[in-house]
Amino acid sequence: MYFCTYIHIHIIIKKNIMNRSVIKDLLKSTEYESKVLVKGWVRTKRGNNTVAFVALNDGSIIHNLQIVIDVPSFDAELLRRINTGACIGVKGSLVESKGQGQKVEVIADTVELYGEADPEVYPLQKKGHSFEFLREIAHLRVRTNTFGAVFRIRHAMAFAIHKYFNDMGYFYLHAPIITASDAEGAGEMFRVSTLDPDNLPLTEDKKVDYSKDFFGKATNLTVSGQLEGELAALALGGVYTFGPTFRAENSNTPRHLAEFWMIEPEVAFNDINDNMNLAEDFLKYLINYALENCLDDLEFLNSMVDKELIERLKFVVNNKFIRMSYEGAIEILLASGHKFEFPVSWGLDLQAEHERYLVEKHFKCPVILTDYPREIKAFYMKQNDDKRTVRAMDVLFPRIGEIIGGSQREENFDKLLARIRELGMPEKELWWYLDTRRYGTVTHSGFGLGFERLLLFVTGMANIRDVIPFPRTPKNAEF
RNA sequence: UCCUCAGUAGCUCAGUUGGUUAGAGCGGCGGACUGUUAAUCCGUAGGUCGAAGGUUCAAGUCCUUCCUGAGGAGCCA
Repeated sequence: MYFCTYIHIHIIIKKNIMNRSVIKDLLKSTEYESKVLVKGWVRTKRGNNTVAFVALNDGSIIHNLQIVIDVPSFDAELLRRINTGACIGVKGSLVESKGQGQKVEVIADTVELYGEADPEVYPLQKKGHSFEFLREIAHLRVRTNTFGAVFRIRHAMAFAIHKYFNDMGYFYLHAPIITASDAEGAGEMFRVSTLDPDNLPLTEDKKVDYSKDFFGKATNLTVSGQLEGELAALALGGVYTFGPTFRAENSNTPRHLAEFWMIEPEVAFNDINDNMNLAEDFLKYLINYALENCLDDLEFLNSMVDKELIERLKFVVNNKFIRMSYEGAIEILLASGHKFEFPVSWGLDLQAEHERYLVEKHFKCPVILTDYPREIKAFYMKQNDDKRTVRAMDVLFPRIGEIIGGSQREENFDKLLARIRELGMPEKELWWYLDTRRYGTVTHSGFGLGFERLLLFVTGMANIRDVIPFPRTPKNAEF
């Protein structure tokens, strides 16, 4: 009874929200001669004194709807003001198109101009623009085909991430964004403070007195939700975080952002092999979801941005990832005879050129490397019996490099504490983390997936600043 | 942060060993055209050459510093 009422209300509300026909639906419709109302933004207008054609886009799909206007029966001044970028509403008849290039079109009865776009100053032209230029007008670039496609895909991937984990019975955990711990020691952090920078309270030895700050201690924006994810995994079983992450590194590359989104599953009872299985299944699910749900956008990107995109996505979905140890990778690199700029030897971290060689030249396939030397990996990783490696795993993708970094976690209290002391970390500040190993500890594993790096791969875009609506990078926080 | 390259019209770019009044395509504007597909054709306006110094009779062009952007490296997701 209650359920029926809800459905009824929901339908009424949806009707009110959708006080127009959506172009995505109209392009599939065969209800010819029916009257429709469409609203959207003009991409191009062309024609002559008799007939004009408006390509209308409402964001629901990459394709435009052709509006046919019988010029003599419309106000010339109104038509003059309908230019690229203008927002209009059109009432008319949906008909089979007389011209080539589209199945259906709308013969306009009336056209209402909601908002003009002065062609003298509107920055988007009918011609293509460079991505660098569009970055400078990020508030308008969503109106282009490419960025419309990218952000529809971004939405679909975010949705698919929640769907995957929800269907798996995992719980979405909101890790804090403000944190007092610098747990991973992963690079520079953004300070969060309400202290007046021009009048800082000082302690007796002339240092900033953070006890006077909002939280009574120094705080920062999070660089990872992993440690909190571990706490929850050891109660809820399987959890994942999906939220913004902040790194104040002065990184100027097409693969780094100061503010990015990260997905971090953390799963109790999973060892490193379960972890690899999860990572591979997860990535394949997401890519397959894009192929099944975003094909129009992918086809556009395939034709305009990256000719091998769809082929590459299908390849990843259909092939097993190569799994091997760090040691095995070193042996392959040493035996390759390839001349690398940086040295290869056991104990040194792999450089970008080494990872690229393995993925793009040697295996030509995604690769998962495990069991890295403990000295080059984080303190929380499960220590192997050989005393010199840890159960880390990096998933390496073509074009992207490291798309996932993760590990089985050290669940043994004594070993974890020894490692924390060995690295000179502030063990007192990690009391809560160590408590999970004091009480009811168990094998568990997890990893971090950079959302924008996933999007780089799925969209074929080359620069990470072009897969997030408003990128934050050194010297740039515009919009 | 380091290395390399770039910054000239609204956009994308050309501009010779320094030498008259800085060019093109696209876009805009005006016109032509009875169904166009980033329409086509004719015409037209539009520039503090990233900023500040310097060298020179003369600088878009050479030198210095700075700013911005891109690519590579490092850090990592």
